[in-house]
Amino acid sequence: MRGQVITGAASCGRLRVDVDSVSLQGFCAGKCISAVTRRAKYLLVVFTDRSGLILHLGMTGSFVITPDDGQARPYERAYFLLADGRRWRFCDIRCFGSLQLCPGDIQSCTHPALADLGLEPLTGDFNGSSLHRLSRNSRTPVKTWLMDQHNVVGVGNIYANEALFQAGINPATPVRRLGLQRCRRLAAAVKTILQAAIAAGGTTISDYRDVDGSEGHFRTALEVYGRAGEPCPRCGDSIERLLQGGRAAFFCPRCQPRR
DNA sequence: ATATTCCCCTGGAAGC
DNA sequence: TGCTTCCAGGGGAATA
Repeated sequence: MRGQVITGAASCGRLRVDVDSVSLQGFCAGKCISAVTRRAKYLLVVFTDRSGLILHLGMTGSFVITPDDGQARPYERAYFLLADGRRWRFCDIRCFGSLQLCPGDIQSCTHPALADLGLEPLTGDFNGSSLHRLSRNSRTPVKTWLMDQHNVVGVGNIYANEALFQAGINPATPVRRLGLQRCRRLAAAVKTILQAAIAAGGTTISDYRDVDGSEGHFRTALEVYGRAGEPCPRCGDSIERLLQGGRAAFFCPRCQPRR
């Protein structure tokens, strides 16, 4: 998309956070894309004037780029027309995705959607000691804390479960009860899991596809997520499932004991 | 401030 | 077969 000029845009207004078509068209038309980058789970489309679009795919969002036939695809919630005749479609079955305009310098991350985000997990800033330092005052269950994007970004339900299993930590443990040793194990596990998942092209459960339409095959490497009642790959005990804040936690009670 | 609960929305799978 | 219930990669607002 780099170098493309946007010639038109529209939105049907159904995304969780959305922009009306008039504003979207007025903001985008004539602008040239200088880069497509990322902060946390947000995709950033950077224009040459340093403004940009802040996009989030939610649970079921996807981008599909095809020649423009003037027709909306199923579940197409917004689209952008490119000067080369292609149509960049923002499709999203569940409408949990978001679309926001950033008139100022998008890379400064001062936009409210980006201002309070936590550490990037694959940088050196995120490590055992920073995890330990940032979590001292919180009684929140460690899995909930890990998934809160104000602390660490990018760790969703699948990878939080897998990292906690790899680190041998029970998801219900109050995060401030983790000592430096366990924080180191957890930070290392988060990095390992994310890197392996990225290398595998992501985790396709049902909807997720790479930008070229291919599935990610990390699902076969999942050790606890979605495996309630199945034997733990390490010790053979039955994997349990519990709800934390409406999200399912999967863990092995023997390999991840409460302490 | 912090911790649960609920809600946004659609579709697929499982239960009856 | 058909209807109902539960569940899902996220995130934020409304309650305790």
